Amino acid sequence: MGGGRLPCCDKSKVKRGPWSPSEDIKLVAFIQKHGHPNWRKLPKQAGLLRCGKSCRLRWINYLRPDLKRGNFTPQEEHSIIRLHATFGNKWSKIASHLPGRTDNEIKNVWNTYLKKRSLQRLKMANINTTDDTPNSSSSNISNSDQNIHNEEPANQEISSSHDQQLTPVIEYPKVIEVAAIGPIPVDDIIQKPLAPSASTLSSINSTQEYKAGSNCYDINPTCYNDKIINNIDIKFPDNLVSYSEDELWNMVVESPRPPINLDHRHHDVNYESQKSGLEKMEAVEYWVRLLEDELGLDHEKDSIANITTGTTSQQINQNHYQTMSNKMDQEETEIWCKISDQISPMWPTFAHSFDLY
DNA sequence: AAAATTTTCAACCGCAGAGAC
DNA sequence: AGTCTCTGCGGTTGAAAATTT
Repeated sequence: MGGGRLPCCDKSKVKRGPWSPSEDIKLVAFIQKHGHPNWRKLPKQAGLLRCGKSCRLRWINYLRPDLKRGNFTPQEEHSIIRLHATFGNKWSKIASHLPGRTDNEIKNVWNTYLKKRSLQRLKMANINTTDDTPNSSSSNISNSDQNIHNEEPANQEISSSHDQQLTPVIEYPKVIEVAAIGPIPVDDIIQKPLAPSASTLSSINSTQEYKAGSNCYDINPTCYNDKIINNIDIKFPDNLVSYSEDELWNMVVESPRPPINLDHRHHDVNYESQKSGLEKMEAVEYWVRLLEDELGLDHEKDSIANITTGTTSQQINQNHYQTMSNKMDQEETEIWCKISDQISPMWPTFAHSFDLY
């Protein structure tokens, strides 16, 4: 092909940089309704001034409903270190073993601090074994890699079963209620030890999963924190493209329902808030808070909460949120201490990575 | 308190492979 | 078989946030 590679889009005519909430909503709404049979055509069809690649990336790395959010757990970090030793920089391969995590996210975590930690650990292991093995450091690394490789399937099972045994069972609501935009029926929530890979789920095939005639996109099944959540249906108005930024934002703000992407902590706090019988008004604020977190709009917390509820109960809710958050941190730490105690003897090379928490 | 430095991570870029024609 | 288009992947960038000086 002469003349070099054709650009994927006219860069002078597309918007670049961070995505706005309204762009996110437009993209999610479009994909729910039509799927994404063709990324290149999608921006125009969805009314977005974005490159198709940019849309795809935004969906896969941020907007997919099956994404886990928040910090990586010690177990996940453990897995990344082991998987990286096995696969190298095959981020999508590694991501396929970590449900709800994206290759980009894993790559970032690795490059920011797991790489350093892994190297430190290998160094320590090298120092500790110098007396036993007169080999060079490279041979030590190879040995540990070999161990990791051999242990791979066994460890996978061990960690999964421990996870099942030690993670508190959370009763998720059958239907995630609330919403101005529409209901979110959660038809089925099934525990599954090894969920489908994130990368697999990222490639939603529209012909398979777009429910013809149902006017909504069926993400099925959606894996979430070792749970499978089927049939999350969110209905947006048909003429979404014609809505202004403010209208779209108000549409969401006025809706007292959980955001599209819920991490396990959000689920748990939401559940707790129901259990403790928080008043609906507080629930509204709670939902707004979650959505703000989701869209990174912390700075608007006060104004939006007040607009939405017209009250000052935000402080109460803030305290509740903080309490629940602390509770979850504490519970999570306890769980991982238990797991650490049981797993450490099996992974001598990396056993002490839990110490860093 | 301000400036400098480091860290984080969302987004971009270009290449390679698969599949359609 | 060759060409072209599209998607997915891994490396890289750079703005924002966090930390240090």
